[in-house]
Amino acid sequence: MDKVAKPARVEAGIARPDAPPLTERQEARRRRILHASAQLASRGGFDAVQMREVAESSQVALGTLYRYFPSKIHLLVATMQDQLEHMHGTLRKKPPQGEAAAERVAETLMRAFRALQREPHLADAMVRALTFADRSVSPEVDQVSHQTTLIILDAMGLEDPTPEQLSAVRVIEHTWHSALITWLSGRASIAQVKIDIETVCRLIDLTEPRS
Amino acid sequence: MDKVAKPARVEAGIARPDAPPLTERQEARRRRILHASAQLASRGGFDAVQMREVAESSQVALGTLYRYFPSKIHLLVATMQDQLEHMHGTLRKKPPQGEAAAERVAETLMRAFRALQREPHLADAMVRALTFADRSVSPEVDQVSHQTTLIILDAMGLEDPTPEQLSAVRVIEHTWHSALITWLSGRASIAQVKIDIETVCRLIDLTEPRS
DNA sequence: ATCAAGTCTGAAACTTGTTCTAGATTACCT
DNA sequence: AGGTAATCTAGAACAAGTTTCAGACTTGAT
Repeated sequence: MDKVAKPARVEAGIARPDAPPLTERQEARRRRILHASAQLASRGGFDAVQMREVAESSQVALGTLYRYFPSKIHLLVATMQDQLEHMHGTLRKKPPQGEAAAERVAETLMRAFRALQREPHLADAMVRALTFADRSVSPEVDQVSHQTTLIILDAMGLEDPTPEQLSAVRVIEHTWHSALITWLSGRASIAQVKIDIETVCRLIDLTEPRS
Repeated sequence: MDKVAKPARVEAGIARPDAPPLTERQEARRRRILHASAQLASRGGFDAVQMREVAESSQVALGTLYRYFPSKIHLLVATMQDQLEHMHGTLRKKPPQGEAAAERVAETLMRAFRALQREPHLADAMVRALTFADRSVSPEVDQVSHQTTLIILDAMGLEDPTPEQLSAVRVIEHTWHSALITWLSGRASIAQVKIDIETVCRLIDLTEPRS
């Protein structure tokens, strides 16, 4: 009789390997919360993600919401982790075509950028949370950063990068985040972001002396 | 009798060339507010800059504070403008020594970085405000960005940069801001920031084919 | 089946950014 | 000097993030 014998603990996603395991219902709650968060964010961006509303939309008491995500920032960063995993999966399916590594990275980031453009409010909420996060959110932000690194390394097609290459990747990430912010706050055009990404990707060439 | 004949209008600093001119007392209020803001920020960072406290410290009613700076973010961005002007002046006095432009820019930014390290809480408040700013603060944020550009161009020693060089400068600024954030939130060491800055500055070499 | 520990709920309270209001004060014009 | 519009003040009120708490429900173990 395998009905509900033991309340079937479910492993959380790759992103939270350490946390105490959650029951099915808890996992379901967590999903509902993240879904509500993304939904509200898609509508009106950072400001539209109001904790009371998230709680209501996901059928959870406010106190419970705070037990799962200790602050609005934590919630939005977790939402970003969620979306990033999804995007990494999508990107993997159609690897970029360029010849040079720099081209492929730029192409990948522009593809990600276009995906964000489709939900600019959601992008706003996630990126603002990410850069506003203080030390208490560092582990989660690091996860996001790590995931981004993986995406870029994937695009470069590298097995084990040199320290120099990792530095270049770090700088690319810096540029990526900051360029997103300038776009989201209306201080840079899409074309400008494209130029910035292409410019920074030239750093990759410097790490491959081509000889 | 030149006591208070006409309430002597004073031109606002370089940073606000358009705004309606302020009287002496208004200029003094503005100064007191910015001073209080910087002071509180130096103590406890972003969170310690509480609007009621700023108002009290600067002997101004809350409503007046909001008339001068329409939000906490506006206030902190203005504080940053203020500090940046100061820093630009300081940096100008001792121009960097490096041979190559890339070296000089890296040296300048590291000098600025060391200045920020002396008041990490203040840096935290200003940088967090800068990246959290939404569209309503765009003009002010652009001012800050422009001022930063000037500092970098100064270090490069350029009169009229090429579009390529401007792109490199943009990317350097992106990296600068983002690297600051990772440092402020404890996710990167000072050494790491140094590496990132030096890495991105190599982009400058790409714009000077040295021939 | 039952108990102890942990979790969830609903509601109120607290904090800090922001807005609003009525009455004083100040600045500018003639 | 006098009048009027703009500005400033004190304080209340509002909004949204966060905390707290008593009581109901689940979970895991016996």
